[in-house]
Amino acid sequence: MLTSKEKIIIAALNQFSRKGLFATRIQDIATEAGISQGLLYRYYKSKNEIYVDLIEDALDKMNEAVEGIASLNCGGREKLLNSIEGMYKTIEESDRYRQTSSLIAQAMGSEAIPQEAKDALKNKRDLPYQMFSKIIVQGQKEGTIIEGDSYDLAVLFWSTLNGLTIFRNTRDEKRPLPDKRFIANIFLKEKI
Amino acid sequence: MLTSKEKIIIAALNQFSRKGLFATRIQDIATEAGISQGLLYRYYKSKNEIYVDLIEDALDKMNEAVEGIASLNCGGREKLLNSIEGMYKTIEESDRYRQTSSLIAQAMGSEAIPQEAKDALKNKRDLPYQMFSKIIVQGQKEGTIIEGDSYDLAVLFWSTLNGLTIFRNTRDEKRPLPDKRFIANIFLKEKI
DNA sequence: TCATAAAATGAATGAAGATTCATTCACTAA
DNA sequence: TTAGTGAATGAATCTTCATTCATTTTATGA
Repeated sequence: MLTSKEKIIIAALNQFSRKGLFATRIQDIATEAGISQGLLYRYYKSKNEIYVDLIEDALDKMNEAVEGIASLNCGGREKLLNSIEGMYKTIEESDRYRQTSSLIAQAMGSEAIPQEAKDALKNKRDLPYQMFSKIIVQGQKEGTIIEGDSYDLAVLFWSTLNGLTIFRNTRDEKRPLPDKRFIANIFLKEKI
Repeated sequence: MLTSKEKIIIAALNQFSRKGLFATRIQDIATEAGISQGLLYRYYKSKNEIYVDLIEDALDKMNEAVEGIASLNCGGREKLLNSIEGMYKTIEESDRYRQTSSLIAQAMGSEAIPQEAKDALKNKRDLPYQMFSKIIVQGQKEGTIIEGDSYDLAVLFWSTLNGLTIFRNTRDEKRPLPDKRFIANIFLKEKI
């Protein structure tokens, strides 16, 4: 049995991910959570506070996932392939990631979100680029990944995955994503 | 000298692109346009109506741009290279495109926008995929573009550009985008 | 110049929705 | 059984807008 606070978090993540901070009503969250409006205020000072909590959490989850991949004890090439594999599975199968990534995408595109949410974004959004940049440098040293500015390549890598995530998130018909090898071959010296 | 209606459109596009439909106040638009709140209602029935107009317009503009490229009288390879070239210039230099693409991205990510805006999105968002799919088929026939499902490749192409657009739009420091050749080489048989 | 219409203003209205709080409910332990 | 405590409710309050409209200003043309 979920606690009231857990119910609130689950419902709020779903509502915010679908409608954003400003179109989501406290009543929407309460109704989905199956509790009264008033109870929500025992656990959170305001709607904004729930939102900021969720944003911070979403960014942390995303960064943990990326760090998990990068800290594998293997070659840069394998880390890259593993990242693509893992991200594809996540994008295609995880409803939680759909919510998380929609939440972050919406937040990044709005200047009206609370300052705390902006701060969290500013502090945490760049970690994936840094991690993938390191992986690419490793692969370049090992001769398995193409030459080029590693941060540029990381930007291309993560932006491509984000672009595909958004494509996937915004369609009802769940067409499979393009073959992963297309993405791998952007970066690998020896194509697969 | 701009007409009042033009001032409203310019101000609304800017406000909506930065804050979205629900966090933008009529007063914000009026103030930026340098007119009174009341005047706005001489030209539009409601805030939603302005928004829907802008969304339809943004989608049309984007589709016209894509069609312009695809109807060039040249090979598929050249069309593809030309598209990348054109999109890069647009992404990096056009403030109008920043607004337009932010507006569309926000709209795509929200279930709370007006039904008319949803309809416009549903009807118009797929044209780029179709156009690029055709270009890819042409290039495949000509032997200049790699094999593979053309729609899949179009999804990858347009998603990648969208991902880079969002990256660019959400940073203040305007780092140049990754070398265009990385993107071209995803699709070209003979690499550049 | 003056009459008329169009453009523009901004205060008033009303609705929606966030937050508060007095009250009730459910459980625990003495 | 009952006093005490935290959980939960939902009606009432208070604020923030979108929208309206009576009034004023500006432009037009006879």
